Amino acid sequence: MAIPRAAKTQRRTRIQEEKEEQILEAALEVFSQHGFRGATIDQIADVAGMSKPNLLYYFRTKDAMHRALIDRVLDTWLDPLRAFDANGHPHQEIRSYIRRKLELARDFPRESRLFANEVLQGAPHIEDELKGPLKSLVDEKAEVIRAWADSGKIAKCDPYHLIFAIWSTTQHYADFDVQVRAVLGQDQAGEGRFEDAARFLESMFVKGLEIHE
Amino acid sequence: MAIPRAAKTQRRTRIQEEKEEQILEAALEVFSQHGFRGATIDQIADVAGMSKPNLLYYFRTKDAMHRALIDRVLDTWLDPLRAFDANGHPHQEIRSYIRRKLELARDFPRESRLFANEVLQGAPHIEDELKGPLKSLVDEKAEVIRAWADSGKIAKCDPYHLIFAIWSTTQHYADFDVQVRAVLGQDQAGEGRFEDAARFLESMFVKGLEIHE
DNA sequence: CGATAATTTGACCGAATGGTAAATTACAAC
DNA sequence: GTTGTAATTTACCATTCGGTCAAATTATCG
Repeated sequence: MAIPRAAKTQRRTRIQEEKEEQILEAALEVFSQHGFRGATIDQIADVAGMSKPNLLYYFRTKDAMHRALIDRVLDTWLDPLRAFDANGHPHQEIRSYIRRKLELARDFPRESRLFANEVLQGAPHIEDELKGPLKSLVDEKAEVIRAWADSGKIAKCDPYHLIFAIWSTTQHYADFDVQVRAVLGQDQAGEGRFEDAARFLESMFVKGLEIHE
Repeated sequence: MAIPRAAKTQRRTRIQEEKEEQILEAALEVFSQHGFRGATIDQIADVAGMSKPNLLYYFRTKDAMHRALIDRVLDTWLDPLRAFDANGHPHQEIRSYIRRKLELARDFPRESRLFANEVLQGAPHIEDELKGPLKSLVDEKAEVIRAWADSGKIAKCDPYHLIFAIWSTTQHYADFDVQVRAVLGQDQAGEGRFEDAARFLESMFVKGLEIHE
């Protein structure tokens, strides 16, 4: 994939490697800020520091760029959930999962917003991924959580909604960053909010899942 | 505001009332789906069932439409937080707040997505509202929560992050509806997910805020 | 009714949009 | 260095975009 205009050669040069990297970086910047329809090729070309036709030499359409970007990012994005270990200590696994998701939100906010934009606008380009790989993975991990609940290791709860809650609370700090900053005020402007959030969320979820007689 | 092209008359006719209503309804539909930049006037005119120049007779620019829409919706959107009662029973107030926010997400998903799109894309049109009225309201209610915590009525916690957590978890069901549906599968397609979510969230937050010896 | 103001429309404009064609330049292998 | 291919640019095209204008149509009111 990402085959240049003349679709004859296999990826050879380091120059292709570099340019495609540049382009996807720029595309991430622009798509994550404006969504698919709001983003323009000219803008991406501008950010990437190359002419529009040159960019279109590497990705033939806006759609192709977006798809390549989604494909590349989706895997990384699901890593924390994959790392969720059925053999680990339940509360510790939940805690780690929250922390990892929060780290993603802090370190890769654009990736988070890329997905948020896409899903928010009806996920026209990734419906299959949602109903396929994503659902499968969630189903699998939900089963783990359910087993923990059934065996009395954590409180009984709906595992799907638990996962949704962890997703939403952590991604909030990437997707709604502007709002979070506005509400906290500039005195709280530093990155401390991520530590505060981690403390709050970990304790809230762990307490929420504790079993008291 | 919303003065027609010939800015001479005060709002007189019911026809203005009706048309502006039609337009804002259509604008909500389109803006909430594509964000500001992704939305087009033609599309809105189409959904509203009138010609583009006719629409522009009532709102002179795309910006004016968007602003009018935001203004109208923002108040409603903050109602649940305003209803948060300092004199109420803490756990019951939290519970009610969650429920009301969840009802908004269920009954007004487009309004939720309108804001989500706007904030996600950097809130270029509502920065003032965020830093002004929104921050003030949150500051006020955060103080209430802090007082509850200090007087031992609920567990000690960061009130701001608690509010963020309630916002994000509830709005998730509107903003990420497609994803939620995809993950839950069509067997869970009915509106039951809102009841499940309510049960889960209320119990999670209430337990998370309980004080055990 | 008639007049006056409000509403609606079709034609249109300049700029931006996604994308193309062809020609030119850089580059790697021999 | 020659040659073939990869990379880049200039000029361009059709469509869509936000928005205007003047004319036509319709409502309102005395």
